[in-house]
Amino acid sequence: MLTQAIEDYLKAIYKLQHSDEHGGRVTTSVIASRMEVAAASATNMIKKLAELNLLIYTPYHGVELTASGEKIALETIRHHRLIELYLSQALGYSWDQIDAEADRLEHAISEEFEDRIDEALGYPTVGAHGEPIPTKQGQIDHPKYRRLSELQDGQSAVIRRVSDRNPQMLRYMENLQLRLGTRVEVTAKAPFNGPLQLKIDASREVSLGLEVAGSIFVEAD
Amino acid sequence: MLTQAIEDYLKAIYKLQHSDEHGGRVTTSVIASRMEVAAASATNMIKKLAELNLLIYTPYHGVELTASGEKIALETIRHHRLIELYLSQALGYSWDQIDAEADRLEHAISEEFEDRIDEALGYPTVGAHGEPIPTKQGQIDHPKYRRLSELQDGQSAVIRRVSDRNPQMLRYMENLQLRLGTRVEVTAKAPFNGPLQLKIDASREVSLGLEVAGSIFVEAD
DNA sequence: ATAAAAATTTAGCTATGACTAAAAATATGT
DNA sequence: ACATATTTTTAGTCATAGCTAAATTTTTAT
Repeated sequence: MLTQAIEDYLKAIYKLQHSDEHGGRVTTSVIASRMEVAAASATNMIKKLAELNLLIYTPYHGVELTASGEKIALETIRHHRLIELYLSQALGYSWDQIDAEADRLEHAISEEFEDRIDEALGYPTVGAHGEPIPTKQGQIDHPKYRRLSELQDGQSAVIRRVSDRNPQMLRYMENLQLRLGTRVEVTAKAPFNGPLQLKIDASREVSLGLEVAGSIFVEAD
Repeated sequence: MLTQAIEDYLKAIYKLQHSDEHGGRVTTSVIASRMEVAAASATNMIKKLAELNLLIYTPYHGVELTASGEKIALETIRHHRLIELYLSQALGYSWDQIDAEADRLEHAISEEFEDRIDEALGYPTVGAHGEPIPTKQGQIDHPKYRRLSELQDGQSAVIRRVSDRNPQMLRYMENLQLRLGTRVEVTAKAPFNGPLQLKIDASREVSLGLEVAGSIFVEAD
């Protein structure tokens, strides 16, 4: 059977493969760093996953998920995102709390549970932070949104996704009422990677650092 | 930290201590049988739990939970029963499905989750099968109900609790609409441990085997 | 009281998944 | 190109929690 650790690794590797940050090459150290384990531990697990035909392992050069590895990753991600959405919609959790809770629950729920919350949520296609939810059949599309930090002065856009990596940052965004669907307009950009001035919902103005702006993905007009 | 296995053993031992079936003496073999592990495995875990001061272990003679062992057991049981009730009330699960799901979820949820479903359920004191739900402070009372099988011919009573040990039996009870609060009357008792004749809700008549009747706890008039 | 049966513990093994330290391979800078 | 730095793998260890087989203790029956 699939252990929790296997699901966690496959999920992390899937996300790394589909992030633009590493040029598609998913190496041992990147995996180890994301999983917060020693590199040697990651090597061990990678060898086991290769043994199980869940990924292709080229020693010293990285890994690539096989079809069955990707299937499991997507099932795990689907669980995670459905649970996150349920926690926020049905139980009133805030943005910054749902990831940690879902990380534990995603391994504990049955297909029955998955189906029931899917139904209760009205068969959603987008998660609480705007991420696409894979279908039960493992289909997923990756809409390419721009980072708020890349917008030019004067551009207006709608928030479509936020990074869920940093709970503190999520709480900060929530405090600023930067939510999915919120309209934002860049009214000024400070030079030398300085903060940008943002008009939120055509009313409030805030100054936003580039790190936060880079964690917000928008659809520009 | 507390592993899932530790919580599971403590929960099982607590329940065994408070069941009338073993005369209060909770031995290795009883624990092993309940946990569905080999006796040697139970011995190992018992020694570890004793080491952690969660129970008092008299080799060859059995165990008794300490205050801290009981506290953990009751927290785990509280989680389990709140989750069971939530699954049946909020997500429409049937009686026979909730135990297995809760067995996994009870170890994965946070205090936050516990509090939120407790609130969503209106701070219930009784679980889905009629078991008392321990308070957050670890208080619990054990109302003594009689088994339906012990009722005399002609006696009437209300169902207050059912055993959750056997999912198939739970499904059978549910089919017969034997629910918490349902009024039943014993209209006949066959001799030689034969079945009893039952009038449900003052309308339908069914014949019920002693094994099932012994798994239903009632409050007689 | 004691022999046989049953229950329990001990000893030793397995798998999972982490770790550190050392060795090996790859990448980088001049 | 080659020495050095970095990355990765190997080797060996640990904790958890299960297992079987053998030894020991307790219980039961005569």
